[in-house]
Amino acid sequence: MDVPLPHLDRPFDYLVPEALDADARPGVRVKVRFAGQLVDGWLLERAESSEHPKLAYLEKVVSPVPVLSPEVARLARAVADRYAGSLADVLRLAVPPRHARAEKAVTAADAPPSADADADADADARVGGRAEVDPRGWRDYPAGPALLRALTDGKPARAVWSALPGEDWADRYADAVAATVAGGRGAVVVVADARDLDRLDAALTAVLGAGRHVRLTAADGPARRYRAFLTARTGEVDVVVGTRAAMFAPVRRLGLVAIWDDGDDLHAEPRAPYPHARDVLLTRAQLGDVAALVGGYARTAEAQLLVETGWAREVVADRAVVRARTPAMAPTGDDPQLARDPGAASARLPSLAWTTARDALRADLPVLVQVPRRGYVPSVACADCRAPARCPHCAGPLALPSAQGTPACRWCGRVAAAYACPECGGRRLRASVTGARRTAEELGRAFPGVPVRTSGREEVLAGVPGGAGLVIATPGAEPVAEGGYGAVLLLDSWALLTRADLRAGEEALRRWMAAAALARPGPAGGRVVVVADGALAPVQALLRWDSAWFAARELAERRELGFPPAVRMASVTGAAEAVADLLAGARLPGDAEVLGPVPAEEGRERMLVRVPRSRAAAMAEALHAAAGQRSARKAADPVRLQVDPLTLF
DNA sequence: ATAATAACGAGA
DNA sequence: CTCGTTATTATC
Repeated sequence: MDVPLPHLDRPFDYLVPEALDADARPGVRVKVRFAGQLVDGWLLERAESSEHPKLAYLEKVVSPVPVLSPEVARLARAVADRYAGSLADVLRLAVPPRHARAEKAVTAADAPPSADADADADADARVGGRAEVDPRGWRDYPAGPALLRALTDGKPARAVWSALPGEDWADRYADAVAATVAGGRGAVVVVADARDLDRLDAALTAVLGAGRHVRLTAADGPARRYRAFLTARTGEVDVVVGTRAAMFAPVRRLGLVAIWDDGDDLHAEPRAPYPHARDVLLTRAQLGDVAALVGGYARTAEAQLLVETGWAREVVADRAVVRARTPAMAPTGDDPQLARDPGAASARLPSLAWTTARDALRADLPVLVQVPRRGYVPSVACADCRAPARCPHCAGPLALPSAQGTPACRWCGRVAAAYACPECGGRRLRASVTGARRTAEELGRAFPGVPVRTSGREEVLAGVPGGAGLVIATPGAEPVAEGGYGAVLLLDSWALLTRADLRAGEEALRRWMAAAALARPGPAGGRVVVVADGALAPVQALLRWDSAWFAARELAERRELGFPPAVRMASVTGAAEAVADLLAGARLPGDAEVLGPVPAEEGRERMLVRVPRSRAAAMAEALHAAAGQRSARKAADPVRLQVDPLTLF
């Protein structure tokens, strides 16, 4: 039943009228009369009889295409249970909205809809044979070739992969998919954004040829998305790659689920029940004897937990190989005043960063500069007393939109033309955070004659040519350089490290490694300068290219503090009375701790519930049931339940 | 939303 | 004790 009310989160029985008998197959969308009105629903299964005394008739079969596969139905139920959500909410994420024209096009193309799907699969497997996939791309990782073999043999191998710097991860994922396909099975691969998807798409086309896989992403629009979905559902292709919309993709004879860069917060679905792509895929692997590949340059605490519990094996390179591939790394203090080079001072660059960039440019190599903030001057302060400049109306942060601009509030947009500091009365402002645009402008002046490109939210560059040039990018938008960057500068690291977030260190390391991975190896002249204190653990991990060490440390710390993923947490957000009401009605496991309240949006309260991982299912069940009680008695003010919320405080 | 069902209280 | 009215609860 496509209603989001948690107390109606269960199947209901209906009679199938004679006229609908042929179309009413499991997996089709239906319309039924429920509580007097017509509602959408899913036909989950056909049965001979029902316990229920008086049944209504199915009103309509929306489309005879069984869009919900049995595997995805089971997965959706498991995901709903894990996240204390309703099946209907998960199905809304799992099955894209129907697009009639796209449906017509796809079902007309292959005449027999799906009954022959499994027979086809066997035929494919035979045609494809058991040709070994060339494991050479994985030879730098001692466990790599065995992983590919296991995939071809259809074994449910589970791997946590730490990619070497300079690694073409998309090619390696294409190898893994090809190995799976060679064994006659299908694959689902999820990446964080469109740029990663383009890269993987191209790599797969190169390895599998055109037409063996399909891309599934919400960004492609409803028609293309539904079309891609149907292509997979009908078994026309059995490899699906996409952004998190693809995590539920129906794939025939699924043999591998894979996720790249699982620390990227784009993998967290923002709609209820807020499932994370990594967890959905791992659940899928668990339910179906399917292999799993979790990879990234940096390792998350969650991936580390998979390794430490023995659920997955780590696939890493030997230290000697890591050393040979890693660019020369150096930390440097944030000391623009000490720079003797006038160019460095004008560009606010520590002298080491400046000379490193200069040397690379002289060697006719490109230089990547990672700046954590976009915009021109995203934050300004009083020039006299250094107090942050705040909007007189709403107390939001003031920013300079451009070189000539007057300061304006980033929250309410009001222009603060005649700003006077409330602390000291000063009227002059200075930059307290410098954005990517201004950094680009300054570096352009410091290195005259060198082309400067920017890559950020407005325009993301996929790649840049190999010659001398400056590339200013915000994290996640770093273009790949032909032949690799001669130098990578990681600026303003404090902006990443001082975030009051459980994952600040992990996130900083992830972003640095993603940028540093684009540099040439040390022996080929690649250098990385990180403007940060070299004693900090995330900086140490970067310098040694050892995110496994950092992830283990991070996980140990979270065990100590009782934070995820060492424990399971849920947050309950809403009006204070509503939150209290829900928690009062929840029959939580005995060892559950209720913490809070912690800060939430205006007028709302947020409480956290913490349980050992062994009690995770019981906690989710209890919270879902409590939400059901509330919705059954029509409690007005809504409460938001989130299991494993991305941010805790 | 709406119908059934349970709970309740007044009048016989 | 029964009938009519009102809260409660399930909704095939």
